[in-house]
Amino acid sequence: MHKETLIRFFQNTNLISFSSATEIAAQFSSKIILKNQFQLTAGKICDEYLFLEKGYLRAFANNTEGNEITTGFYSQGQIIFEVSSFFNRTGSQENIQALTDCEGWVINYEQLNNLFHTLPEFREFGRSILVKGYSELKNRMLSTITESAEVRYKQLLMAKPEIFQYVPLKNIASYLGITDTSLSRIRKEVSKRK
Amino acid sequence: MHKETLIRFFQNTNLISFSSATEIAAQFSSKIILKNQFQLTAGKICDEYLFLEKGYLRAFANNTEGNEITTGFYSQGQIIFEVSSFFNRTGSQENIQALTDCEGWVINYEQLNNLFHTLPEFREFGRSILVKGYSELKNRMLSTITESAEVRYKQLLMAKPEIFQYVPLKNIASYLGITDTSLSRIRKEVSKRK
DNA sequence: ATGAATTCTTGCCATTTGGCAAGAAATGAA
DNA sequence: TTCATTTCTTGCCAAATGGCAAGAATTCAT
Repeated sequence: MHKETLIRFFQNTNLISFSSATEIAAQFSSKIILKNQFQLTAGKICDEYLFLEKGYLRAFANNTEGNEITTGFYSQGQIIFEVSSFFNRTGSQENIQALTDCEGWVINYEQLNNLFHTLPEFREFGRSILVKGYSELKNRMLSTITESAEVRYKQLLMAKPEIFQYVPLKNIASYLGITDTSLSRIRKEVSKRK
Repeated sequence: MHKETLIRFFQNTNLISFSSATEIAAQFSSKIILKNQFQLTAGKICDEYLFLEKGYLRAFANNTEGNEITTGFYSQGQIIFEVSSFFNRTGSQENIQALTDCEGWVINYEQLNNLFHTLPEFREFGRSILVKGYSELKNRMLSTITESAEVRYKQLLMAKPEIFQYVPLKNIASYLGITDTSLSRIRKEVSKRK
């Protein structure tokens, strides 16, 4: 495996020059996550800042009743890590598990900080990742308190149709904040009408 | 007005030494926001990174029907700015308005970046602010898709009792993702039972 | 102090979502 | 292929939340 995709990813942000992108990518190691394997386990400190080149991941937390609440779906081209755990060096609230076989590139906390320290361009990149994650979460929050479950379902279907292939509907239901029973009914309604 | 509170705030993060805190605080300017005044207007670029020393603020967006959806409440001791607008230099999605007369300290985008550039300690601080905001939003998201409106209401009442003095219930309702009618009924239920 | 505007509550009823359980369908392991 | 497990759907009914409108209570400007 070679790092061209990773290098191109950094360049495409328009924050990082080609030479810096190469230098940064040199610090990353190849990472394979087989289907159903955990990339991160709740309670552990997240120490991998992952660029996903191929595959799909799901993040989930366990609520008090022991049910899994899906908090995110991730696909190729994304940076994936548990923000709070990674930067605060505290136990993760959630798990991240592979929905399919995955390939990507990782760097650890120390390496990341070293790069941040030496390369201002990469600091900008790091910030942009945080800002992007924050904005997306904020949009999701607004949608959740504003829109009906049916609307949120349709939006998810538009935005990330691929995940429906890899994940049972109950995971999508918990991500949407409803039960699998309700999701089943919503799907019936939606398909009936179109 | 003097900057002691601001300097102490930086020091208390345990990320910044006293001399750096003084140096950083020197870049901030005093800011007064009178009750009902806007600290930020939707569509404008947020160019003030605000430390609030006194008072209360509310952030809200307008949905498609033109209703105000409250997205946040802020009080003294917090850093307040619209993350995406500030860092991406794009128009803000939301408004930030004073619920009471406010006093604080502000710095603009350029000054902030200069400080980030020259003071690694302050970069750490900046990152910690983003990470904290992200974590809190994530917790709120989880609570929203997981808990009933009544539970969320009680949690808000515990966490930020003061805001109830300054804000009409319909704003709290939209923050919780319910109508003012429902909130009124929930309050009735809760008060009846205790 | 007064009148206007806003906020809050309540009744009536509709819609959305949930809980539980049973059976059908799909998936996975051997 | 076969059996066990998991997932998905559906019926029945309950609970949560919404929509609308009217009136009461409160707040605000003058």
